[in-house]
Amino acid sequence: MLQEAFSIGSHDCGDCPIRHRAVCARCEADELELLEEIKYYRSFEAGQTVIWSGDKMDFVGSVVSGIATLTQTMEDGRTQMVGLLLPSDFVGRPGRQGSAYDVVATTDLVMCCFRKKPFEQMMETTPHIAQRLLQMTLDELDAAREWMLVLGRKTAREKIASLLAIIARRDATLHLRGTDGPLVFDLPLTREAMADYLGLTLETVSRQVSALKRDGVIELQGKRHVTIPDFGRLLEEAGDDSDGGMLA
Amino acid sequence: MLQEAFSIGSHDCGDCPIRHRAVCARCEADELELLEEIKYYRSFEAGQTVIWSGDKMDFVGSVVSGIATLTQTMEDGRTQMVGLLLPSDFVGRPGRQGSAYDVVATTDLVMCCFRKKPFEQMMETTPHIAQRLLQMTLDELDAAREWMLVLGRKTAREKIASLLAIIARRDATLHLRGTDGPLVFDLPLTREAMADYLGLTLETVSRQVSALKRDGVIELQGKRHVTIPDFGRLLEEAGDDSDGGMLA
DNA sequence: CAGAAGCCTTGACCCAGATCAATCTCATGA
DNA sequence: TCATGAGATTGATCTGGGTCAAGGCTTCTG
Repeated sequence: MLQEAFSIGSHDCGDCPIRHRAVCARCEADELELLEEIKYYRSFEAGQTVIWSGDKMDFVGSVVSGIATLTQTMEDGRTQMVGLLLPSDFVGRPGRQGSAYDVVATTDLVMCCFRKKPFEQMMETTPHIAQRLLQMTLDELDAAREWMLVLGRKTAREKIASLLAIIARRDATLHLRGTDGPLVFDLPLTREAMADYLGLTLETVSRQVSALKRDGVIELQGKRHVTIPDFGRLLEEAGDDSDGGMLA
Repeated sequence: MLQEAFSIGSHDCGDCPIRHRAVCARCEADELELLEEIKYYRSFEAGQTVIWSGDKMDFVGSVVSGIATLTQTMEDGRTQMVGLLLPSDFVGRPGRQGSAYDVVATTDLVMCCFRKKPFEQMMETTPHIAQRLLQMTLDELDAAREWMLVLGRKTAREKIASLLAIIARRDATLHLRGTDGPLVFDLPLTREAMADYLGLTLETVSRQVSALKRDGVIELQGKRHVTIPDFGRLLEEAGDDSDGGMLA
C-alpha cells in the first residue's frame, strides 16, 4: 500500500506484461529514491472536491487508492466528465499554472502528492521523469481522443457498452486477469456520473443499462455489481472490435 | 519559411507574447542546431493521406505549412475528427509504435520530419526537448478535453459557434492580432469536415451556419470567407465566456 | 459554351434521446 | 419499527437533429 504511492503513473516498461499497476520494483527504483524526499499524502472523503477549476494547483501527484473524476462545467450547469482517475493515475501539470477542471473524489481517496516547484526542478535534473510523464500524457491524449469518437458518433447503447468495456478491461488488467472468462466488477459510478461521462441523461443511462441486461449482454446483482458473461459480445455492442483505450 | 521548420511545436516561452508562431529565434536556438542534422521535408497534396491508422510511423515531425486533420473511423464508416493540425503543430509519438488515427492533408501540406529513432535518442540527451513536448502534449490534452464538453453537452448552434471561435482565435493569434475588432478569416474546412469535427451531419452544419448568418453573429462572403463582427457575441453563442482552447 | 462533378443549401419528415413525472429500492438512523 | 432521502427505474410525451430528397452555385474540362 505504501509502495503504491511511489509510482508516478500507470505502468509501461517494455516487456513487462503488467500495465496499470501502481508499482513495479524493477523499473521504478530510481524514481522512488528521488521522489521520496518531497512527497506527502492527502486524504479525501467521498464527495469532496480535490481541486477546483481555476485553482492555483501548487502540487502534482498520483492516486494511491480510491477514484476521482475530472469534470468541466458550463455556467448553466451542464457538466461533462473528461476523465476518470483510478489508482496510479497522475494529476496535475508540471509547468502550468492552474487546473482547467474540477477534480472530485467519487470514493474515499488517498493521493500521493509532490509540491510542484521541487517536482519541476527534479524533472530538469532527471530526464527520465519528464519522459515518463510524456508517455503517460500521450496515453491520456489517446484515451481522450478515443472518447471523442464515443461522444460524437456513438448511440446511447453503444456509449454504455463502451464505458462498461473500458471499466471492465481496466479492472481486469489491474487484477492481472485476462478478458476471456466472465468478468465481474463493481461499477464505481452512479447513473448520473455515467451520464455525465457519456453526454447523456441519467434516465437514458438507466434505460440502456436495463436493455443490455434484458438482452443478456450484462448481468446485474444490485445496482453496482456487474458481470460480463462475454466480453467479445460487449465490444460488439460498443461498435468497437478494436481496443477501448480510455483509462489506458 | 525555412526557419519555421526548425520549430518542433507551438510556441510558449514565458514572457514572450507570441504563441502559435512557428519560430522564435530567441528561445529555440539550441533545438535548431541539434535538430538540423536529422531533419528532412515531406510534401503532400490536398486530400492525400499522410498517415494511416495503424501505420508503423517511423518519423515524427511538425507542420510547416498547410492544414491536416486527425480522424478516427468506425468499421461502419462513422468518422470523428479528433484534432486539427495547423502550422507549428507536432505529429507523432516518441516512444510509441503506430498511429491510432488517420492524418489527412486538407490543403497542400509541407511537413518537417525527423526519423523517430534519432529523435528519441536526442530526447534522452536533451531533456529540454522532452519537456517541451510534454508542455505541448498537455496543451493538446486540455484542448481534447475541452472538445469533449463541446461534443457531449453543447447544442448544434453552440457547437458551430465554438468551432468558429476557436478557428478565429487561433487565426488572430497566429497573425499577432487581438480579438477586439472584427475578425476576418478563411474557413479551412468543408461543411462535411466541420460535421465530422462536431459530431453532426453536414446538413445540420449548413443550417446552423445559415442561422448564425441570419442572426448577424457572422457574415459570409462566399462559402469560406468569414467575418466575425463581434467576437464576444460569438463566444456567448458558444455558451462559453471562458477560452475556447482547442488548437491552442 | 455545355456538361459534369463537388460542395452547399433548403425542405419535409422521422426518431433517438431529452424532459417531465411518478414510483420503487434500499440503506441509514431515530 | 418506521420515516427519510438518495439513487434508480419506468412511463408518457416532446423535440433537436438525423435522414432522405431536390435543387443551387462554382469550378473544372472538353
